[in-house]
Amino acid sequence: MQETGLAASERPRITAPHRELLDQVLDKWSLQVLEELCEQPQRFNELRRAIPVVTQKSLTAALRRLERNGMVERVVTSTRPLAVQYRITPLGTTLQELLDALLCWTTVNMADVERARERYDDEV
Amino acid sequence: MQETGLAASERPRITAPHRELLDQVLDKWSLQVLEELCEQPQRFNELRRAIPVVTQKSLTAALRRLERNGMVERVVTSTRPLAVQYRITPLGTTLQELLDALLCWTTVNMADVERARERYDDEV
DNA sequence: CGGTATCCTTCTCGATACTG
DNA sequence: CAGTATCGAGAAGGATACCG
Repeated sequence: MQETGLAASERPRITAPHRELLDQVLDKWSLQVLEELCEQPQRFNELRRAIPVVTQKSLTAALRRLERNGMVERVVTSTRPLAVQYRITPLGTTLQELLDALLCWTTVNMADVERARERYDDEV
Repeated sequence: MQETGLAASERPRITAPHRELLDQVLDKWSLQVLEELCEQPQRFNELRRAIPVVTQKSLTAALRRLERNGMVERVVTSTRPLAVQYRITPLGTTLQELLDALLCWTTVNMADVERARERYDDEV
């Protein structure tokens, strides 16, 4: 079958790698971590206190994922007891704009969405 | 410790309702459904074929969520057998820009992310 | 065609306890 | 302080069968 490029002008599609990256970076805890670290670098327990109510396990997982994807940096100071600081990377700050766009969208459209929900829930 | 309101100029935070809305609308299948319906209205089984490889259950769930949140419209024609068409709403199209922004971000930064992953995976 | 209902497996996530 | 390890409950999601 010879496709003649009729779909050439279509918008790009979400492929598996894109999807996977978004999943790693837009999940519940990661977004809140990014928000916090955009404000200022912070230590593990500072983040824990700042994000209500994340468990150690979930926070660790989110930080590792973000670190692996190059969004945050983990800086260890080998004092006693040891200090670990997390800070956002340049790559991470590019996510901040996206975060703002997401937040902006929800803010602008929340009222419409809520009306739609009421309509939907009523007619059931 | 007396906070003097120094955080007054801070960026808005993701609250639970915002978070919830994003979850309902940015999940794996919903994004692909929105992509499809942005191109053209489609019927249930058309969507099913267009999105590899979604199960009936997952597709139904995604469509119901999107419908409830006002992103897609379900149009039933009572023929025999009955025909159901799904189409994107004006509210749904506002999501399209966001989708583009997400896709653009992943496209631009994918290479950096992959380098970061390799670096991380190597040093373990 | 366009679904629902049910079962069953997988994965997530919190709670808890322990460590360098 | 900054985690790791382990367990169990619950939710997500696929496979299958059936219905108007």
